[in-house]
Amino acid sequence: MEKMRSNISMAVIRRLPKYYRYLNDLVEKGVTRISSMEFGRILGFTASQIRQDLNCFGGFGQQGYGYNVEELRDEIANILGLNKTNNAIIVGAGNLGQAIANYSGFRGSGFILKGMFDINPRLVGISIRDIKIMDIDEMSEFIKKADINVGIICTPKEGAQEVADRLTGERIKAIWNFAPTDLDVPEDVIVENVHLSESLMVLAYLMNQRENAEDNK
Amino acid sequence: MEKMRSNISMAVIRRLPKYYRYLNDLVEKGVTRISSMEFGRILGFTASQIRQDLNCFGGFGQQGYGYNVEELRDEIANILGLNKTNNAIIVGAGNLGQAIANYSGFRGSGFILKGMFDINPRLVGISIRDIKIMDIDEMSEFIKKADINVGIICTPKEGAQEVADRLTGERIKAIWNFAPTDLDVPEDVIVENVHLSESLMVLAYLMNQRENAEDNK
DNA sequence: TAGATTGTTAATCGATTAACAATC
DNA sequence: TAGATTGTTAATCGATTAACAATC
Repeated sequence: MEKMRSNISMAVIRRLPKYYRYLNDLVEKGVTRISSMEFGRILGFTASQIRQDLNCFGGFGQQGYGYNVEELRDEIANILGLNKTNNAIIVGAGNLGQAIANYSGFRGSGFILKGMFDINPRLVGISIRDIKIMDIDEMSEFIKKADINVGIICTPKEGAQEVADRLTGERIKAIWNFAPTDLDVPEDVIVENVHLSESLMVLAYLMNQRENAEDNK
Repeated sequence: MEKMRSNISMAVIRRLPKYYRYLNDLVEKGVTRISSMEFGRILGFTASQIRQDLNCFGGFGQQGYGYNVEELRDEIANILGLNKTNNAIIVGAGNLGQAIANYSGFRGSGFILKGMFDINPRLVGISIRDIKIMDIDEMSEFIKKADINVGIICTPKEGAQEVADRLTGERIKAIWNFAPTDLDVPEDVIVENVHLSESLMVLAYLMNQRENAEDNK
């Protein structure tokens, strides 16, 4: 990486995975070079935005040519840290936890699922994709033993903060939170929320708006 | 609703569910009134932002008093359209589809799951929470018969666009998309994406950044 | 070399924050 | 009435877009 500004805005960061996804598609299609203008057309972004975004991390293009698709893809993978591996556990092995355990997207992001935990004795002992569900009381020891640095919380909202406390107590670095609540964690712990209910409410809002707009026609 | 601007920014809209969630918590705790300053402290927003946001939809507060918690909660529920019901189907009844089918958050958002569809004959016939999984060829007829207006796509990315085409062909109003791809739909169809892989990559990025920052200490 | 397209600076636009008069 | 706090306008900040010199 040629240069590396430290304060990249989250707006830019949240666009990176989309760049990565589309670059992968282009590589698969055999496209070798692309201009910011053409890439913008595909993504629905302005060419300006793409050039600004990429230049937060370095000059990956070449004047008069554009960007080498495969090279840019690999650069972004590197920026996203997809080449680094992170060991993860899922806490809460209900329906959602099990679905996440089966989630094939782990592969491509460098995350490796090492264990699952639950308080429900009926789930403890079951295996999902060769990952055994353990009792939550074994969690602290397991985190140390298996060098876990990511916790994925798939519990109901009631248990989520306590789980987060236990995870951060074991010096876990990041939490991927599916519980419908905001977690209170030490400032050096990263939390990425997936709030399904909020996404669904936004959908409800947009549908409701659309309907109201039609009524006023 | 006293007034109703038509062009509310998505930034505001995506904060509404969070307001709603915290107001619900406050109602449960028995808090009857709250000032924008105190509410901001709880949410981590500025008081200014809260007042600006709420005033997009109307003057729900009272000078010298603040906001009535329960009243404001109900107003926001109304703005979000949570009182309206929407009939939904899930397309793709694998692990994620089944987890979503079991998702309890439907209740509170006015969405009612009416059916599930898959192409896998081994899944067709199975019931999840009293919802039978049907063959995808029965989908079009079912949408008409059961008055479905929301499709939830839980297929792999390969099948997603074709499913979207079929759904929009049946005049569905909105799609909640879990497939890791962007859908091409008519402009009057609402799409709300839940891109798990993008969320996970952002987490990877933040962990990677944190690590690099520590190395430079 | 001429044409194309980047990297980067400047201009614009939109969102957030601050300030304060209105008013409960 | 005096104090509190809103609703709303103005100021600031940040993100996006436009423009263009640099350069492949």
